[in-house]
Amino acid sequence: MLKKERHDFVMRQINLHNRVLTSDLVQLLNVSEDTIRRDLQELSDSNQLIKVHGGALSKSYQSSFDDSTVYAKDAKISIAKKAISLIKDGMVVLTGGGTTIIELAKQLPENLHATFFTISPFVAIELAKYAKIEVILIGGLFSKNSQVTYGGHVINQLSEISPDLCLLGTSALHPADGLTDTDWEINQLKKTMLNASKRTAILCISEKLDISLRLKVATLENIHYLVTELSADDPALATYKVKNLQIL
Amino acid sequence: MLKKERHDFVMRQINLHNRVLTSDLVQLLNVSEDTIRRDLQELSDSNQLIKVHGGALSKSYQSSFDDSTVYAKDAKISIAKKAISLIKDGMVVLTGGGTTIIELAKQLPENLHATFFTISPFVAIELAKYAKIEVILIGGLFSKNSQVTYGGHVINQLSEISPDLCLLGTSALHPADGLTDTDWEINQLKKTMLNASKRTAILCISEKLDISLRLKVATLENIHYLVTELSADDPALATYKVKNLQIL
DNA sequence: ATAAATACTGCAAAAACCTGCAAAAACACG
DNA sequence: CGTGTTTTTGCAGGTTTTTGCAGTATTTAT
Repeated sequence: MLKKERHDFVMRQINLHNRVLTSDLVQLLNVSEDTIRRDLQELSDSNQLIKVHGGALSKSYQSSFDDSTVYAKDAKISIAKKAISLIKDGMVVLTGGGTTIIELAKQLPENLHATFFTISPFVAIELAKYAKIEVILIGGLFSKNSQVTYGGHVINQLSEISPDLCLLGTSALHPADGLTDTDWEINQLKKTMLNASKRTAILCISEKLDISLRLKVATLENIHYLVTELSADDPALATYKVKNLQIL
Repeated sequence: MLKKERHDFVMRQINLHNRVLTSDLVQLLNVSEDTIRRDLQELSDSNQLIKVHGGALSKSYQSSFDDSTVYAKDAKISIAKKAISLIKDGMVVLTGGGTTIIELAKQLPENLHATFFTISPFVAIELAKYAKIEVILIGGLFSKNSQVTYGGHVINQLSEISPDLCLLGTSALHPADGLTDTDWEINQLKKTMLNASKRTAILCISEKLDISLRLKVATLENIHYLVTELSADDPALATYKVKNLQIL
């Protein structure tokens, strides 16, 4: 096997599992330990992974636990303010989770009279602070990763409601591939939320634009509003100017 | 598992719970006590945590005493510890809301393997920090006062489960009148929770004893465990020594 | 005060690493 | 095609890191 092929194999393993053990690679690739070590050394030198005693780790793996402060808070507040203009008195709104939506919940006008369904306990807690908002927390299995409720029970309940507007945070948005995600369950959930709602707004910080992940949630055509912190005529948004999709 | 991964795991636990026990890490990571101790030593040397007898603490924990505002916190922690002894591996537990229950959720052993149903988003969020606990958040209308879900939808879902143990905080407890409350909806809710569960534990700070409110939830006979911060033979508890009611 | 839990120290085996070297393979070019 | 050069690979050996264990000291709890 060629060196380049080995390198690709290693990187695939890393992308898949976030890590790789030297001993495993020796077995899988059928070469000596020294060869693997040299491979990892080279990939580490070219900055593609992080070499550690016993194997290597994905570079992105590092940043898993430094989310103490909300990232890009200002941008998220600006997004929230724009999105709030979509919410009118008397509306029934369905929301997902995520920091952007929580920020939106904090910025709502005090006299808004509306009904909110949400799958995020954090959002529910924020919304409960408003006297005139009725909050319904959709129950089910609680996801440790996404911090929202999910699973069959949630899907069932979603099928029984018909909100005027659905507000969703974003993992990734792409002109051709639309809204995509990585987690199967969350993917199903978002699809159902979109289908249940009359209109849909995607809240998307600009750096999540032009990225495409593995699982498809919706095409641009299925989305009604795209809300970013950029102004509507920003060139970065040019490729998203599709019929029916209103950018604000 | 790679050392770096262990270190990350430890830091994640610390960020989540503000503390970590050596013995828990031994179980969770499946390595010897010495290894954990050396890991903690290294993380302490690199100034990432504070090592103490029995485990380690978050560095920020020291300064961030913002949750010290919880009233009678020590008593509630002591209640929580006693109540936790009722929870065994594999159990299905149903909990209400309130600061006592939240405190309990924070004090659970790291390696507990159990299923928790709860009507409190706060409790759900705390429970989600444990790797081996499955959390089901029961959904419905969200009460602005009690900060729990309630209403017909919650009652319906409660009728479909049959937990081994129900943990309830207390508004008031009285030797003759039993468990009482003021809010009609919450009253209905608690009744349903008690009926659904095989056994029931009431978590009650001593100053809520000998008080009676307007709406009756349950008699002492319908309760299996009474947990207070007092020792079981405290004279204040003498009037609660009823057949079937175990005091701890 | 005494028992249990936790920590520390030194040690030894195993695992992983590194360096230099030489055989083998791939390559370059007249 | 042949020959010199470079690259790749495995190996031998010595070094470092990691880990668990045993024995002893210290802390905590009752």
